[in-house]
Amino acid sequence: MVDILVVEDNSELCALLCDFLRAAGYTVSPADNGTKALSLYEKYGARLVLLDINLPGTDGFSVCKAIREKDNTPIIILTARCERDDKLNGILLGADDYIEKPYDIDILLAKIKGIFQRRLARDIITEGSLVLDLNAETVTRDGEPLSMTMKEFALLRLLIENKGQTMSKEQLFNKIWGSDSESEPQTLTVHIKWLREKIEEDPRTPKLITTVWGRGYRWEG
Amino acid sequence: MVDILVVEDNSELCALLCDFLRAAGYTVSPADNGTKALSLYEKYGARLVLLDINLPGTDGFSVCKAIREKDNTPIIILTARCERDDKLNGILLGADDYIEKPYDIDILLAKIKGIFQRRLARDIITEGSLVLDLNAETVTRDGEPLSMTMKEFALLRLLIENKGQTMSKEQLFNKIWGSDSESEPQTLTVHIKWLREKIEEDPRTPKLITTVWGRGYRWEG
DNA sequence: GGAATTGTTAAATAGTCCTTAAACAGTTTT
DNA sequence: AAAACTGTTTAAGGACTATTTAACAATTCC
Repeated sequence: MVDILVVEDNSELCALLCDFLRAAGYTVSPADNGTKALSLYEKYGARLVLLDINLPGTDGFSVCKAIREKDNTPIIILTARCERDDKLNGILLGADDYIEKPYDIDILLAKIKGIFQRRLARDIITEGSLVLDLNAETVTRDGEPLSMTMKEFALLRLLIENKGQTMSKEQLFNKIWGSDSESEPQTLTVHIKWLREKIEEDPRTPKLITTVWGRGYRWEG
Repeated sequence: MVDILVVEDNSELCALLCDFLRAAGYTVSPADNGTKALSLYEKYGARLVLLDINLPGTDGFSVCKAIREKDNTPIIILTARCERDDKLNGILLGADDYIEKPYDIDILLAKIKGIFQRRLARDIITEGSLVLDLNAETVTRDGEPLSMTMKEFALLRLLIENKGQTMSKEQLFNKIWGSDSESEPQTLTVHIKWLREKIEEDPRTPKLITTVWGRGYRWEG
C-alpha cells in the first residue's frame, strides 16, 4: 500500500509532483494514464489518489468511478479552470477535494495533509509503541493487544490527545463523564490507577501518565 | 477577549463560519466589513483573526496591516484562488497562514487548532538557559527538566518577569499569597532558599536571585 | 438468571508541599 | 564590640493531595 497514487498524463509534471510529495515524506506511485492507474491501484492500493481529469484513453471520470465503487479512498481531482462543466461538477461532489491548475504546490500539500489527518490520523493514534484504534476502541503495544475498558480508553485517548499539557482532574472528568455527571470525581483517580497498571512499565513510578501536584495529570510526550 | 475575530463580508458565509467555530468550542465575534473589524479588535481584542481579503470599504490589506502594527496576533487570510497577485503574495508572507476559497471547513479548523497550539497553548518565558512553560508550569535548564512546586514556580516567574528590579518581600508575598493571606511572611524566605537550591550554581553565593539588604530580592538579568 | 466484567464509592494509607519556629549567621548601628 | 536588626538555614509538624484497597453497585455477557 502506497500513500499517494499520482495520475497525471504529463510525465514531466507527474515526476515533479512525485518528487515534491516524496520530499514531503509520502510514498508515491506515478501513473500516466487511466488504465495504468487502475491496475496500479488494484495491485498495490493507495491511501489517497491525486487524479488529473484530462487523461488519454480511460479518462479521469472512469478512474474516479471505478475507485469509488470499490473503496472509499479519498480522491483529489486536478482540473484546469476552463474545464468546469456539469459533468465535472458532478464528479467534484464525489471527490474529497479538487484543485485547479495551475496549482500551488504548497496548497496541494496542505490539502493532502488535511485529508490524511481527517481520514486516517483520525481513527488511529500512535504514541510511542502504543497504537490506539479509535473505531475498534482497542490498544496495542508493539502489536500486543492491551485490553481496555471504555473509561480507560477514553482517559488514555484524552491524555494522549493533549500530550505535554497538564489536564486538570476537572477537565478530564468533564470530558469523559460530562459536567452534569453525578459521579464522584474520585472515581477518576481509580481509573488512572487501572490505566497505569496496564500501560506503565513500573506503575509505582509512572513515566507516561505523570501527576502534576495540585494541578492534574499529564501525558509525557 | 474573544478567541476568533471573523472578518467576512458575505454575511451568510460569515454566520455559517461562526457557527462552525462555536461548535468547535471557540468564542467568536463576526465583522462584515473592515472598519467594524478594526473597531471590534480595538475594543475586545482577539486571539486569532480570520480575515477575508476582499472587503468593501477598508479592505483586508489595511486591516491586516493595522492589526500587525499593534500586536502579533496570528492572522489567517481567506482568499479566492483567482485573486493571487503580487500584493496578495506580499501580505501572505506576513500572515500566519492562508486558505483559499472554497475552503474545507475541516482544514480550516485544523489550521486554527495548529495556530492556537503553537502560539497560545505554549506561553513560554526564556531567561538565560532557563525556559518556563507557563501553561504546563514546568521549568527546564538546557532542556533538563527542573521540578518546581507551585509556590516556587510562581516565585520564579514573578522574579523573572520583573528582572533587574528589586521586589520587596511584601510585594512578592502579596502577589503570590494574596494580601489577605494568614501565612507568616517568613515562609517566603524559605521558598527563596528552595528555589536557589534548585537553580543556582552555588546556592551559597546566589548569582540569579540576589538579596538586596533591607529591600528585598532581585532577579539579575 | 447467574457469572463475569466494569464502574463507583468510601475509608485507610501514603506522600508532597507548605508553614512555622527556633537556632544560626551576617550587617548595621550605637 | 555589643546590641539590634535583617536574612538564612534547619527540621519538625500540619494541611492538603494523591494512591491504594476493598467492598459494593451496575452493567454486560453467556
